[in-house]
Amino acid sequence: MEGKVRTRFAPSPTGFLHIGSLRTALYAYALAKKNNGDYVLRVEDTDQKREVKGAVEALKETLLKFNLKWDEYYVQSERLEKYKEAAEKLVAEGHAFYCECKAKNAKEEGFSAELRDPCRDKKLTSGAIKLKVPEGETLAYFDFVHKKEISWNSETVYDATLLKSDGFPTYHLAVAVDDIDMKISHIIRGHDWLPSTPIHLLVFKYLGGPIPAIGHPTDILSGETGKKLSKRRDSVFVEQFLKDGYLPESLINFILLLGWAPKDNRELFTLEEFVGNFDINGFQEANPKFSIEKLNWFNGYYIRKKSDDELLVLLKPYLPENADFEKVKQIIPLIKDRLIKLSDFSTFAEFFFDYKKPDMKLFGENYKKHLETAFKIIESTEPFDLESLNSKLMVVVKDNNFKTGEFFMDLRIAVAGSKFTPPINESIVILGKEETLKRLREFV
RNA sequence: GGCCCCAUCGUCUAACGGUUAGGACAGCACCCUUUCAAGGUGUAAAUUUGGGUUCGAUUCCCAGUGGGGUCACCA
Repeated sequence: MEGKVRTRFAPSPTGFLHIGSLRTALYAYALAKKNNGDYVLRVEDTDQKREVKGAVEALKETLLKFNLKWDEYYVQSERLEKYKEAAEKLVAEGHAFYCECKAKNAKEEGFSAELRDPCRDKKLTSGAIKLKVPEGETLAYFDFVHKKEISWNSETVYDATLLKSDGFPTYHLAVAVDDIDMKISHIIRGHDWLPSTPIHLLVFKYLGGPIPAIGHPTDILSGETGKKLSKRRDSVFVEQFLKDGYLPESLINFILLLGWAPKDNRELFTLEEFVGNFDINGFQEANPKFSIEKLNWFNGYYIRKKSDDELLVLLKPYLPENADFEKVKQIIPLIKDRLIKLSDFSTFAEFFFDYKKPDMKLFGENYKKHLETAFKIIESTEPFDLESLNSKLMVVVKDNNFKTGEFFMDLRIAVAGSKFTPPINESIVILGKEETLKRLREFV
């Protein structure tokens, strides 16, 4: 009874990849790969009006950044004949009918679908094709996310459109035709699809195809509003997170845990480890809230795990224009532990490239003495390396009875312009004697 | 409103009907430390309510309450 596991990710090319879609793709990928099966990418471009040019390429590109490589690839608009054929077959067999009513749209004021379409018994021979929902049937399936049977009385299911008058199928038809044709074994799709499942159950049945196992992972809720993530209010686009300096491995690790957990409650996963540990029984049934805190932690964690050389490459888009790579290379070890996002580079390292004179109020009361002393020492330090700078500065702090913390804080503020910086002596060595003295001269 | 789904710390979650209800993030405290981090140690923090079933319910059943989704010739 168990054939090959084949899953699919079926986005519609209406824009950039949504973070929730990434999660769905991840689950579909893991389910297939865990079972040595196939993962199919299917572009559902059956609504010409909503299609965005370039979206398909962008989607593929984003998916590949996460290493979610598909084994097969299909585009629905290239398969129109199949849908038409299927719809006509349903009409011929009495499971669907033509309808010539004016196309309706939910956005029209006060509109709500009629359960039983007035055209269903008119025996028309052209127009759109709609599903003839039977009376008195129980439509049920076992949901592998919820781990239980979910059912509807057919009286509550409306005569959904299957083939639009423009000859394109609706999702309801295309999904069944394709899943049968492509031998999909498991459907994993967003929870928002659950209410239309009875329609699909009927279409699958009438088409004579095997009904795949079906699972609806939870919706991801906004941490702010508690509602489903929305493009308007929340940041939802994967590319935006990437641009903001989140690493693909953090995004994946964070998102896979929103709605799924292993028995041992392990939390750190690479894509390969996730695939290896994937268990179809690990889905969570309650809607999780998206909270950026944990994502931030994952991102800091994965940044710290990068080698300095890897970070140099990753940081490129976030460096100042005049940045010299040799200098950045030296800076990286100093700020690595401090980065939450790659884009934080500037907040910690900007002073290396661009000096802003600090607010005088930041200094302690003895700053003048501190800075004069520091100036002399730095000027006379030779060779200008960390070791000699450390020891000479400490000697002078002792000799003058300065408070160590206060001395270095004033030095820090003068040189870096802030109270919060990477280790200051290390920074001074990278900055160089000349530049450091130039900055100190402002205060002595 | 109809239909459907759901309910453990603030958040993500673990717990064959028997645990001092565990972990992680965030919080707090301490340690480390010339700042901020990172790291270490510790701490506070949860089973929605009411009924059953059971020797025993976070766990099973029913109801309430609460939250979410969906009701297009969009996907």
